[in-house]
Amino acid sequence: MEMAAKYTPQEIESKWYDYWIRHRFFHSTPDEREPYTIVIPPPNVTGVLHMGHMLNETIQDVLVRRARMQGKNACWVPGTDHASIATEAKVVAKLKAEGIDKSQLTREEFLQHAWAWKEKHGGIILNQLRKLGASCDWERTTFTMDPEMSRSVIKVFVDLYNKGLIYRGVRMVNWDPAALTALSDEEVIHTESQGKLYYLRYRIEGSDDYIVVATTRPETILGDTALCVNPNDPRYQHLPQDARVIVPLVGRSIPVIRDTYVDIDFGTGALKVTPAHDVNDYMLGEKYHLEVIDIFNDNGTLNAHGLQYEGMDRFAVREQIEKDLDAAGLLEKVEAYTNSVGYSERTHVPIEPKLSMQWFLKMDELAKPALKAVMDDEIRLVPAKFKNTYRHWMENIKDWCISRQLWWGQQIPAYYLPQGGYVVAETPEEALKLAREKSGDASLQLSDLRQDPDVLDTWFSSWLWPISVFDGINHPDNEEIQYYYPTNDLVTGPDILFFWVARMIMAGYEFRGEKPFSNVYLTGIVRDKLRRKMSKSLGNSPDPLDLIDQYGADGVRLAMLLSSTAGNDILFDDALCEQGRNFGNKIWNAFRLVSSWKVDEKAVPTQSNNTAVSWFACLLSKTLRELEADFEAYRISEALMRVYRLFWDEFSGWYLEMIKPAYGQPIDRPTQEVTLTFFDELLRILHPFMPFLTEELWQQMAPRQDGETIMLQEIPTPLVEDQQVLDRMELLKQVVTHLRNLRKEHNIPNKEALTLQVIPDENYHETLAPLLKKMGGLSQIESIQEKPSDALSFRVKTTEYFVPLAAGVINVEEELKKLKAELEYQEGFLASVMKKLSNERFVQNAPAKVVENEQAKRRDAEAKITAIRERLQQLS
RNA sequence: GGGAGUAUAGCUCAGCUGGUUCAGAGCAUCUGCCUUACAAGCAGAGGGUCCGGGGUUCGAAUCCCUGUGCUCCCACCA
Repeated sequence: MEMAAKYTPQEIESKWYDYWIRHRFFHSTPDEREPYTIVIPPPNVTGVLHMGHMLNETIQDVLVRRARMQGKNACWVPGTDHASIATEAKVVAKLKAEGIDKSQLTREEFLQHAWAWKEKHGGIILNQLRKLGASCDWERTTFTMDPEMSRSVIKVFVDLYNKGLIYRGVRMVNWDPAALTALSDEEVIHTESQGKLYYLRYRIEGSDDYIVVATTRPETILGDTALCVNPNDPRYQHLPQDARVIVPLVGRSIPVIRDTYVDIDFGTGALKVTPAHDVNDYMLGEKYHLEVIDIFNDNGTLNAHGLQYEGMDRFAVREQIEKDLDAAGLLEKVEAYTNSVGYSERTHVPIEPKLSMQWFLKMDELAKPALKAVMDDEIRLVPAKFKNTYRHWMENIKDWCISRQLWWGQQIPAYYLPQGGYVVAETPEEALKLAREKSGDASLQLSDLRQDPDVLDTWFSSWLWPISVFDGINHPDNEEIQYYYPTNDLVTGPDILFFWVARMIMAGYEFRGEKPFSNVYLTGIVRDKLRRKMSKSLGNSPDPLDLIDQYGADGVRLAMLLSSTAGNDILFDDALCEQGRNFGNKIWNAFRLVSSWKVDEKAVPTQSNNTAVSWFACLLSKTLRELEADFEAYRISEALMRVYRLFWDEFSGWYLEMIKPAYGQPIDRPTQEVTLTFFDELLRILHPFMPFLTEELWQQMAPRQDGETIMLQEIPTPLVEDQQVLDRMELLKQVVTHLRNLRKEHNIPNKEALTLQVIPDENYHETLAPLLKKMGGLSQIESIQEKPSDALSFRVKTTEYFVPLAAGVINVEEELKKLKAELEYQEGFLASVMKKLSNERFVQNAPAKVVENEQAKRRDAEAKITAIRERLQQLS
């Protein structure tokens, strides 16, 4: 069958993916082999694939496929995350568009809508992953709200509660007025923003004097319950101890309190205290038993405490109150001011500090083993620079607010008793039992109990992921968890190092007494080539599926891997996809060449073919060894580049040219066979990077049975390696390059065979002569002793080569010029070597090997200089 | 405000324990080629104050100090 000159990935990719699925090659069950496990960072169930996923999943697939080919029982568990806030927000928005308000629905009705949405949009992202070639065990696909998963979450909650690690309390939390829920500290993103600093006048009671207070949030004066100054501030010494001031516009009288918390140098040194709306003020309020006046509704509008502003949004009030204060003469001045404002990670609205009843998880004890594991490299972070960040966070960890005022998620298993108090249990039945015991009321019914309406933070389910996907919480001794846990590698972005990675580590030690994974590969962020983050609003994020259509999955995979070292951002450019596609085409055409040769069964390999074969065998071995080191260190893009160069430059550029028979001529059987072996090994090395093309060509190479696949072939291992063979070939390549140069400079066509003369020395190897003859387009190679006069010359290492040409072709002037330049360079080089060697301290202190090297350099340089000088003399 | 990282070719990055793998790779650029696998290609070439300044050392891209630029993380200064 004739192969097309251009490789078209679109024609084969889906075919092979279906083939792999049909034969269940991705499926894993425990057996006697060594396991290799990766759990996917579960994407949002309703999300769509973006470039960041492409990068992560490509890296995971490379690791998994390589492990599989190393004979390990590779298991890559896919799944999705219920992403409570994000998904609930989407469902609410969708319902709103349909004219349904969430508040009109019961919890059950709302959840029905949410599940319907999940059924419709969930899994799209997983299907997209298939296009990329991801070799996930789809039979294990898991969703964080699957019944068994939810059971695990509830079980863990009850367990932690019974251990006394979970508590309930009124705290100042980060309130998201759009999502109407509390957030954990990690879900708040602080951003510098331009604001104003307002100087407000608080009249001192019984006086006409004012105390001026600087604030960024004038609307919160409605909740002021004190004014605070530093007791050491000279400006306020004159005030009586029981001084009181009048809140502007509000008219409320509040006490002046004194606390060193106040920074004398900031603003006017006077601080208004609003315990309900600022974390620090809250602490002051506790300390001085101040009244707490909450002026906001949950959605950020003002409540009845907001007086005439009731019902208005907090930002509208800020504008209005500025005008009103000014009109009342209570606004001294307004300055521009830059401060840090917290925004919700999900809804992007400014966070409102708010007092509310929430559930918390104590973290300090959980953090200890998790910190130690990373510091001791029991869990390795790649790149290691993240260890610092990790340590800093773990050492300053705060309790985790785990409750969310949402419906989409696992409902907190706390049940309130009619007479007050609550019980925590895995099931309503158990809760009832506990409630009866607790209340001493045996007539209590399930309907008397009211379950806490809140759900758990999404991360409270995903922190169990490496355990729960193998059902290791519900059935801690089951075969799967015993076999697959701890998993091997985790690949994810550093942005969720704390959200997720750190918490999984804590959960691992808490619930399994063991780490959840051994290595964490942290990818960079995918940016555009101008270093801008890819985002929908900028429109600079290409649709991965379009790219796959255009360049093929293999091409896009290569694009993601080229120049993306761990932890470094990847600057994505379509040109990278082109490079990936071109490489596919290169492999395709190399295969076309190799498979087109006719074989002469009787022919014996030429010396030149033997030379080429033994050289490439060495080079392949050497590369394999280097690849092992690359993978060991997770230098994946480096590994790819190494294979890329091996295939393109060494195999296609040199080796195939070396053994390529003249047009229409056959090749000998042994050379053809070993070349196919090389090709086969190259395909296997390439397979983890470009699964589709390699499968296609591997299938074409030889007749294969249904059910055979390159996926399950072994990764080749390094065998022979002879540095001398490699070194000698490098010298030969240099000679060939010189010849090519010489042809180009003198316009000598490639077809015109040249004679090469050589003055042999220890750097010239007669055995390579036949190959040199072929590669240089030479008619003959003569060994000579005397330098010819009518020839061009060049030197490789210490050996001098000549190409005799007709007198007219050689431009003596040009030749002299080049020789002089070469001489100058060599003399400069020698001078630098001599400088070192004449330094006694260098000779004394440097290791013998280094000194020897310098002496060898000197000998080579001197030999070259002598040869050039002689040549110069001869020509002039 | 605290902490960390980073600076090498036009671009993106390697460069591990200081010394022949020390100045590299890929891409881009330039020059020739439609040479029978591949123009998505082949052959060849150019391109660097290893951020500035000091220091340690026989020897520094590499180690130390300092300045500058950039990036990230953490943090309740109104």
